[in-house]
Amino acid sequence: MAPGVGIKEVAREAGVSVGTVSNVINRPESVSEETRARVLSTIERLGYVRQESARQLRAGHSRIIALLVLDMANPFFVDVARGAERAAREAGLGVMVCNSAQSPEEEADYLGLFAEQRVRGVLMTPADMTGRNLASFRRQPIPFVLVDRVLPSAEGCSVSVDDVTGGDLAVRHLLGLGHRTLAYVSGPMRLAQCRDRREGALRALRERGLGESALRHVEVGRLDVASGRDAGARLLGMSPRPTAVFCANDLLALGVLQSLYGAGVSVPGEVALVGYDDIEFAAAAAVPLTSVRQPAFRMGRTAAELLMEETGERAGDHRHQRIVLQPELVVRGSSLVRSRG
Amino acid sequence: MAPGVGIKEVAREAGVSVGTVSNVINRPESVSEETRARVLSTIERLGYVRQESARQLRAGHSRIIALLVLDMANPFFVDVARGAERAAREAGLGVMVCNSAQSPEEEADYLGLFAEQRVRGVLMTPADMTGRNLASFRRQPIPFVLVDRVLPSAEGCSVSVDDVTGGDLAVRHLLGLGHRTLAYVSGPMRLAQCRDRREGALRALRERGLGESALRHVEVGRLDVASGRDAGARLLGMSPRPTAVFCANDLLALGVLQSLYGAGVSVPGEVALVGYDDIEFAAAAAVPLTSVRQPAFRMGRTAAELLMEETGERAGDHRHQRIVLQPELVVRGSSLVRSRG
DNA sequence: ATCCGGCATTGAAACATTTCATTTATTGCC
DNA sequence: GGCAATAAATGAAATGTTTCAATGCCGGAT
Repeated sequence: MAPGVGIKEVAREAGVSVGTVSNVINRPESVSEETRARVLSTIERLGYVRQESARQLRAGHSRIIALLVLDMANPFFVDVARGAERAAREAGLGVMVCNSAQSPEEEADYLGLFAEQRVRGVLMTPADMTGRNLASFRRQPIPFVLVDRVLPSAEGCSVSVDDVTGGDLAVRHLLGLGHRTLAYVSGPMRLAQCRDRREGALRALRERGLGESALRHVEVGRLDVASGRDAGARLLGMSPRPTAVFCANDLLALGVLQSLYGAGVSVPGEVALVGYDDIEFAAAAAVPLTSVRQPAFRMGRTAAELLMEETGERAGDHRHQRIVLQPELVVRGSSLVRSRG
Repeated sequence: MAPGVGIKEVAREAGVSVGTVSNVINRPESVSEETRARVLSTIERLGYVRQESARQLRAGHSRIIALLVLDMANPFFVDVARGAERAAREAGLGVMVCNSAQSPEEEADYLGLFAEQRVRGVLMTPADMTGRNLASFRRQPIPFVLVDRVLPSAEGCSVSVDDVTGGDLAVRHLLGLGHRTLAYVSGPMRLAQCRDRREGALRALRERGLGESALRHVEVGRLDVASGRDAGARLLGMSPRPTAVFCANDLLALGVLQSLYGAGVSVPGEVALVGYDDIEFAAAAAVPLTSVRQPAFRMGRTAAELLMEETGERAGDHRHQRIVLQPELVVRGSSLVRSRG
C-alpha cells in the first residue's frame, strides 16, 4: 500500500496549500483556472483518492443510505431496492442493501451497524413485530422511512400499499368470474400484510352477501414457494375443493400452481389462481399468473425521496408523511373467464 | 441531533480517561472489572454509539467488503450475495451489495466509491469486457476477487464454475435421452459464460460423433425471461424443430418454456428443456426445470473467504488462487426420459 | 500616494477515535 | 520500610479532510 498519498502530498507537490486542494475538489469555481489545472493534474499523477472516512468525520454523517429488507430472495424487494437506488443515485448518494432475512436479531445487528456508520438515513421493512428494534433505533438522530409498513404511532414517514384494497380487488375479480368456493392462502397472520389482504377479501365477499365461510383459510409459516407447495397439497385434500384461490404473495401462488399442476388439476380450468406482488416470475410462469401488482419500484423510489426530503437542506419544514400507494389487478391466464354463477 | 456524545463525554461522566473508555470497548480484558462496569453503564446511560468514521480514519480502512454484481434481479446473484454475506458476517465484516446492471459506467462509478470508502476488499463480476475499469481499480491497494470470471492475467484471485463441463453435462444428458436435433439458446457470445457453455455442448456432441450442425444456435441480447420468450418464438418457427433445447441460463429457459407452452407445445413431450443456474424458480416452474446447478452460494462464500485470507493477519503468505468449482446436473420434469434413438 | 473591494489563497482548528509510551497505584518480597 | 514487578489508567499524538477567518494581492477610484 502506498501509505499516504493524501491531500497534503498533493498540496506540497502542486505548490499550494491543503485548503486550495480541498477547494479544487469541492468548489472548483472558487479557484483560479490555472491553479485548478495544476492541482488536478497533480491529483491525477499521484493517483490521489479522497478518503471518505475523514470527510465523514468532519461532516458528521456519511453519504450512504441503508436499505434493510426482509428477504433478498424475493424479487419484490429487489424491485424496491432498485427504486431506492435510482432515487439515491440521482442525489449522489450510495445505497447499502442489507437483508434481515426476517430475523429480529439480524435486524438489530444491522441497525447497530447503521448507527455506527452514521448513515444518512435508513429505509426498512421491520422484521421485529414487537417494535423494540425500531424503538431503540429511534434514539439515534438518523431519519428513517418505513417501507411496506405503516408506523403505529405515526411518528415517522412510511410508504405502503393499500393491502385491503388489494385483497378486495383479487377476490372481487374471482367472484366476478362466478366462483363461490374460495380459499385464501396466507402467510403468518401476525404480518399486517396477510391480515389486511384477508380483510379486503372479506370485504369483497360481504359486498356480495357472502360470509366468512365462503373463504377457506390456509395458513403457512413462510411466504415462499416451498410453503406454497404445502398449501397446494392442503387445498387438494379439501372437499368441496375450492375453485378459486387467492394467495398472499406470488411465491406462494407459484408453489400452489406447481402442486396443482403436478396433481393434474388444471389452472385455470379447475382452479383459478390469483397471486400478489406481480413479481417478474409471475408473468413468466407457464400459466401466467394473475396477480395484484404492487408498485415496488415506485415504493422504493418514493421512500428514498421522502428520506432525502427529511435529510435535505430545508429539513426544517419537513412533516412526516404516510404515503399509501394503490395496488392494481393484473389479469393473466391463471384466472380466465368462466360462466357467471 | 444530540450533537456530541462521544468517547470524551463518556470519559468525563465516568470519571476516567478517553483511553480507558477506548480500552473498555476494544480490549475489555485490560481494564479492571469495576471500571469496566462503570464505563459500560455510562455508555448505556448516555446512549453512546461509536463513530465508525473516526475509527476508520485511524485504521486506514473500513470494515466493509463490497460486492458488485451484474444483475440484482437474477436470483443467481442473490445467492452469491448470501454466500458472501454469510462468510463476511462470521468474520465481523459487513457487506455492501451493489448492482452494476451490466453497465461499465455504473461499474466504474461504484469502483470509485469503493476506493473512496477504502473498503476492505471487493468481490465483483466485471461488466466491463475491456478490462479497463478493473485495470484502473488495481492501482488501489484494495484486494479483490473475481466472481464467476477468471482473470486473464492470473494476477488476482478468482472463483468460477467450470462452464464447459456444465454445457457438456446438459447436452450429454439430452443426447442420452435420444435427442439428435438440438438447439442452444445463448446470450451475447461476448460473454465468456455463453461461449464456454456452447463449447461444452459441442464437446458432448463430438464425443457422440455429431458435428456443430446438430446444434442450432439461437442468440439473444440479454439473459432474461423476455429474451427467452423471443428465443422460444424463433424455435417454434424452425424446421425441423429441435426436440431438445439447452439454454444458457434459467431465465431464458423459463421464457422459452412459456413460449412453447403458450403455443401448445408440450414440455417435455415434444421438446425437452434444460436450463442453467438452478435458481429457485427453476424448480418452482409448473414443469420443474432440469438445470445445471451452479454452486452460487458457495461461490459467494468462497470468494469472501479468499478475500479475507488476502486481507487477514498473515496476508504475507497469500498466493493468488484460481478456484474452479464444478457444476452439477439436476434432472427434473422438463427433460423426461423418452425412447432412445 | 492612498484606500477600497474583490478575489485567490492560506493555515490552523475541529472532527472522534485508537494507540502507545508514561505515569500511578498495588502487590509481593526481602 | 524499601524495592521491583505487575497491573491499571492516562493523555497526547496521529489519522485526512473541511471550513473559515485572516492574509495577500491587484486594479481602480479618490
